Amino acid sequence: MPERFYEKRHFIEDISLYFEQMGMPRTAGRILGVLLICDPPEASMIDLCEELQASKSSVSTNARLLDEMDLIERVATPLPRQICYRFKPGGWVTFMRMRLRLYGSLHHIAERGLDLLQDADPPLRARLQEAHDMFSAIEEELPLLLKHIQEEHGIP
Amino acid sequence: MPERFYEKRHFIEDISLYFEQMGMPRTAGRILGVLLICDPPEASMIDLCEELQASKSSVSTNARLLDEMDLIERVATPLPRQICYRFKPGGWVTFMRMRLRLYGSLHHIAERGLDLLQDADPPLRARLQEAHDMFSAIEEELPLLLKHIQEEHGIP
DNA sequence: GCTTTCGTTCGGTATTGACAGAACGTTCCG
DNA sequence: CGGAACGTTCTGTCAATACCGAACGAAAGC
Repeated sequence: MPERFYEKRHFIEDISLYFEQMGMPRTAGRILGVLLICDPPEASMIDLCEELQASKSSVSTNARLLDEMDLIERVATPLPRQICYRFKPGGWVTFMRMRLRLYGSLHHIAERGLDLLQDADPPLRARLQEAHDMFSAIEEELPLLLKHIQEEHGIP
Repeated sequence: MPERFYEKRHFIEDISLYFEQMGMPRTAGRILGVLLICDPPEASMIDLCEELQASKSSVSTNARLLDEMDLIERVATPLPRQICYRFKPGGWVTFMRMRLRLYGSLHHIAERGLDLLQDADPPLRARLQEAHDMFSAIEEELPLLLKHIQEEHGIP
């Protein structure tokens, strides 16, 4: 049993809970948790199954989910017939971009709401105008912020 | 039946779906949707029950949730024994601040992960260093952005 | 070429949580 | 005071979904 075993499990569980808050399955969060602290940085599906005490099917499904989200990626492995995953460099930027698109959609919804209230008094429209201004500002500024961070740290 | 009936229902459903993505109950999102486009801008619980065809209990519970999140607020009403809600000015800023706290928590989790890898090589730490840098930057910059937007639009 | 070992997909199961109905407490009116 | 209207809370029910086991398909070694 590796040292710091319990601490690592706590970390994995923290990541899992966080991504559960973000609407993802627990197991997906746990896989990501492992791939964030494992040494070496890549892990096979069998490794993940053992580490998480989860079934093949669950690991397979959730790993594919993370792969499609571009948070992890498959890497070459000398082992035959085995698939290895690792955390994908730049994954956090990708993650934030995804969240960003969600906020952007609220921007559009607000616009549609303003259309519905186009004949109404400005005070009535203020509720949605506030949303529109806020989320278009975020939609505009946050990509710049992300790009800035990205360049500052040499993330691909 | 009021004009633009279907359009309003679509708007309400869009808001509902959006906040479902954010991890909130459907009914809470629908209440918020109504309070974003209703005229007058306040609605009693009975109004909401009728508009949404939902039970008193559901409306009561979810309105309280939105109230605790500071997205809506109770307002005075001439009607006896009735409670009126309206969208709370500045609610969107509050909303974004809440989301921000969530990202902040990831920043702290990343720090704990780095502690676990303190003896590891820098390449191994890069995964978490990227998260740490990204989310502390966001945690630092986004409040400024929010404050900027807030002042620019005179939101309380 | 047969067996073995992985990964994927499908169907069933258990758990979670959102909603409605019922009972309760409160406030206002007759 | 008694009754009615409104909001809250509690409990049961239903639906959604995350997980597992099993069957299937593919690829490598004997």
